[in-house]
Amino acid sequence: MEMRPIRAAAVLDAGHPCLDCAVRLLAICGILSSEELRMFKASGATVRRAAGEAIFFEGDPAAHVYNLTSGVLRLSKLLPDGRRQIAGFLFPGDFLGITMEDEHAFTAEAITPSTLCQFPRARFDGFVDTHPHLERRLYAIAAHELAAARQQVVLLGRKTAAERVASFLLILDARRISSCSDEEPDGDITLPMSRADIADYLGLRIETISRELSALKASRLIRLTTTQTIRFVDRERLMELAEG
Amino acid sequence: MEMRPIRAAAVLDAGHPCLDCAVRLLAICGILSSEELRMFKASGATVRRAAGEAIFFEGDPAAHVYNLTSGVLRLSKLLPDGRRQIAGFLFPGDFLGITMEDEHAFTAEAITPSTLCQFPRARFDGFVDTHPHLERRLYAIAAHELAAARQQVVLLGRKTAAERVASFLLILDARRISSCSDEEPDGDITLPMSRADIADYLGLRIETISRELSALKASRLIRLTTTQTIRFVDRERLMELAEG
DNA sequence: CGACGGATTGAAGCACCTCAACGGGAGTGG
DNA sequence: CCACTCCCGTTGAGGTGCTTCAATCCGTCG
Repeated sequence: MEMRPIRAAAVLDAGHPCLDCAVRLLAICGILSSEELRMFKASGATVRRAAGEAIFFEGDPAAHVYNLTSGVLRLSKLLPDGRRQIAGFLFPGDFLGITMEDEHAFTAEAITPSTLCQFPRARFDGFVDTHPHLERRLYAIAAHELAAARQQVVLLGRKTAAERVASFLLILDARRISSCSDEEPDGDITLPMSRADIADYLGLRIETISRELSALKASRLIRLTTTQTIRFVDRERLMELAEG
Repeated sequence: MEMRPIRAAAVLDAGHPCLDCAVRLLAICGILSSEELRMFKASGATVRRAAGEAIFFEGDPAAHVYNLTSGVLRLSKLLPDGRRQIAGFLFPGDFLGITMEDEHAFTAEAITPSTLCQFPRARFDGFVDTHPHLERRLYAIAAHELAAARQQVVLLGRKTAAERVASFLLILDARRISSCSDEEPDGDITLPMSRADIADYLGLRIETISRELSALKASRLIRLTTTQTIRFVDRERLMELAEG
């Protein structure tokens, strides 16, 4: 969440699909020269998932790493009795598969139809070994995700329902800007996920999300264009609310 | 939290204080040869803090990185109205200072009298640049902390008070084993932090911590030797409770 | 011994949850 | 093209888990 894009200068070249990749400069590949990119791509594959389909489940062996090129994913975990917590959403350009364990701790599922670049973990690690600047980039990504996870810890541990929803909208808005979506001309933000997903991300129930959104609307902080589209009316007050 | 120690073979040598460091094999230095260690140490300093003193505050420029050699720290954040959330506890061997930002996002304070190795960030980064295996180690540390933070997200988002307290005791116990404390002969675990710290870590109130500990004691899952010392009576059931 | 701060226990309150009914947009079939 | 249905979202009423407020206990230190 909220990870700022890390842009990197890269020598552009023609004749290779990765060079035209819309998210290349955001993604981990952005740091590679076109020569390196060619070698990198050689070990990768493209996978597609329809909305609702999983990329992997918690407990699955962590055999691959991925880079999301289009679509939105959720990272979730189930408790034995069915309670679900979403640890984060992934947007185009995001890297998927940071772990030191043999098994994935979270399930990754597509919220919208999605496309990913898939790399076998072993081969990816080997490539990283021979390209130290990739290692550094990976560290930077992990550090950003850690900061985002800790921010979510503060949200879940100490914020009220209203504060959580306000924070969520602002986080989503920050991601929208960095995720280079060329739609939404004048400041409308799209919620690609359902109320259930938002609830499981914020540690609340669906009904509470609905009520808090209605309350924000009633106090003229936001407007609900459609159920999935929101416009900020008073961003200042929204930020005040979000910080407690 | 809960980060497993990453042990690394290292050539031991005499005549350098770092080589005798009790936490060396746990810490980031464990990966260095004695030759590298000498260069590394040259840029570091030793700092001590009494219980309650801060190493840095949120918002301070992130000028240094640290390695904790003795004591226990807490990482916390305050909301404007005084609500506090603790994002994690640090034990001997832990690395402190993972961030890509210019400012610290959390306050670091000593819970017990503590000793740290301090390195200027710029010089540390330079040293890492010339030692790729250190970069890899840093990535591993960040990945472990990310896993721990996400586990805390699940705890805060979806677990009940009883489940949170049970989880906390098990996490603390896992850390005790890895943090090479030679005390506690027969399975007693020490709580170095106050009830207030536990509460702010688990997103609960002091009174709730107290009540849940009493309840665990009443159901014969634990025994409270002293306020700060706990013994597991039925670890199996405690683990079942912790997972929901 | 007396005082102080942290911990425990009790009683009442509130934020969010649970249960339930209703509404509306999208897809389907007549 | 409309009626039907299904699913998701919204709204309302009542319940509950944790909090809040308050009193007491207890270990430590002067």
